[in-house]
Amino acid sequence: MADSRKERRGSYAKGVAKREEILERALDVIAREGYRGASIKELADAVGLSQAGLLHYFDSKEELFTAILRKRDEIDSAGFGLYQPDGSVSSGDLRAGYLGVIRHNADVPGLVHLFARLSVDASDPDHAAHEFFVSRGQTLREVFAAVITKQQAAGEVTDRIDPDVLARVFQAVADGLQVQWMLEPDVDMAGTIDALFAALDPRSDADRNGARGGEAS
Amino acid sequence: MADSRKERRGSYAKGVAKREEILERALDVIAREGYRGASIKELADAVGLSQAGLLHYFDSKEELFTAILRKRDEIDSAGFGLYQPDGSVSSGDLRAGYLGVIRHNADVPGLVHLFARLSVDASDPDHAAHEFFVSRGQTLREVFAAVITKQQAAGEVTDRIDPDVLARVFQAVADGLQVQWMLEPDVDMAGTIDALFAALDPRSDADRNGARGGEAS
DNA sequence: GTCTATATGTTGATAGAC
DNA sequence: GTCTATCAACATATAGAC
Repeated sequence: MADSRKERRGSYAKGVAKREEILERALDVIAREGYRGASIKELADAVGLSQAGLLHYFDSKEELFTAILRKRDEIDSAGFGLYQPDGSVSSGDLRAGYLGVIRHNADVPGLVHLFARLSVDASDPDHAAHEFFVSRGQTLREVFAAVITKQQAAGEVTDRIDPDVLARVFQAVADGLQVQWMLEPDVDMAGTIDALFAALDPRSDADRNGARGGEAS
Repeated sequence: MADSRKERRGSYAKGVAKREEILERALDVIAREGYRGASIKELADAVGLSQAGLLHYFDSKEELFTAILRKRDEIDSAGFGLYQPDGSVSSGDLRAGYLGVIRHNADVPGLVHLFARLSVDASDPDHAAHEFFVSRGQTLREVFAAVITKQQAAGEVTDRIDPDVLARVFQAVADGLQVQWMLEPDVDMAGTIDALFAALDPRSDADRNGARGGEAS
């Protein structure tokens, strides 16, 4: 959470503001133009800075790309109402919000690619993004598990599985579907997840409706 | 499936044999000692060849690592009875076999890492492993969907979801759990998947038993 | 068939001018 | 604060000796 800032005094505020501006611009560029290789130079060109100019704001390449993903989460959280540690997400909003994020992902292939790539690299405990991914996953699952627990009590989700485990499953499905989607863009990520939600809903035993997702290939 | 062979005559068989030997050795080394960066040189050292010597058997780095994963699948298929295109997998064997593979993965972290990394890189249609991953996924899902269809008819799996979609879900869960596991080795991949199997089993409504998986953090 | 040597390229990061 | 110039480190791939 705590950003690593180098400047101590003077143009402190300006530096932070510019940093944020860079992140937003980078986010936009990566989302639209995609992400391949992700060298600092490539990104620097895209945001209109030299490579050294860009590295003035970030200590290293890893830190830079981690900051970009952090920023992405920040924006998505605000837009879809997820990830809050206080668990202030209502049951109905979770499913809708989660599906909203997934659906949105299909519009930002470059970010999906960056996320997937970095999450693999970050398995190294020394990687700058390691902590980010670990704690991001924990928070995400906590929010999910809390809502699932409530939904199970209300009979909206099968209680045949532990909430923590199911939360982990949903995280895994989302991540795994992204890989499938990157390989075959016809894959319907949101539809597939929605179908899983439906399959785990004990109601709708008689009337079956949303049981179908996409079936590319 | 068709290997790209360079040599036409002469020591043809010998070359292929050596190639296989290299792959097996590489598989073993990566599985045990892990995989970081995965340069050709690193692998060459591990298998007791110079970098150039290793590249004598493979056209490029991408092709080499693709061949390694192909070999891994080959061995796993034989050992656990999966991936056969003819769908000769019995219902009971699928769940057991799949869990067997997942459980085995926890013993070969380097291979899991290589697989995850390459599957992301292979999203580029020009990547040498692109075709491999696409067709691997298709075959895997076909086998799964066929078995699920039978199980649904037998009332062993909920019919509240389309078999093709559920097959995709299982693939996604497995891939996604691998990422979680690489980040946090305490994650119980097999246990989580088994819990999902159980949650989707309409039987065991009264007696609930295997509904719990691992809950690391 | 395997090696050494090398061509060629790219990367992340730093030094220093402005 | 941003640039140009430069660095060392490493990668893949190839040429050619043995």
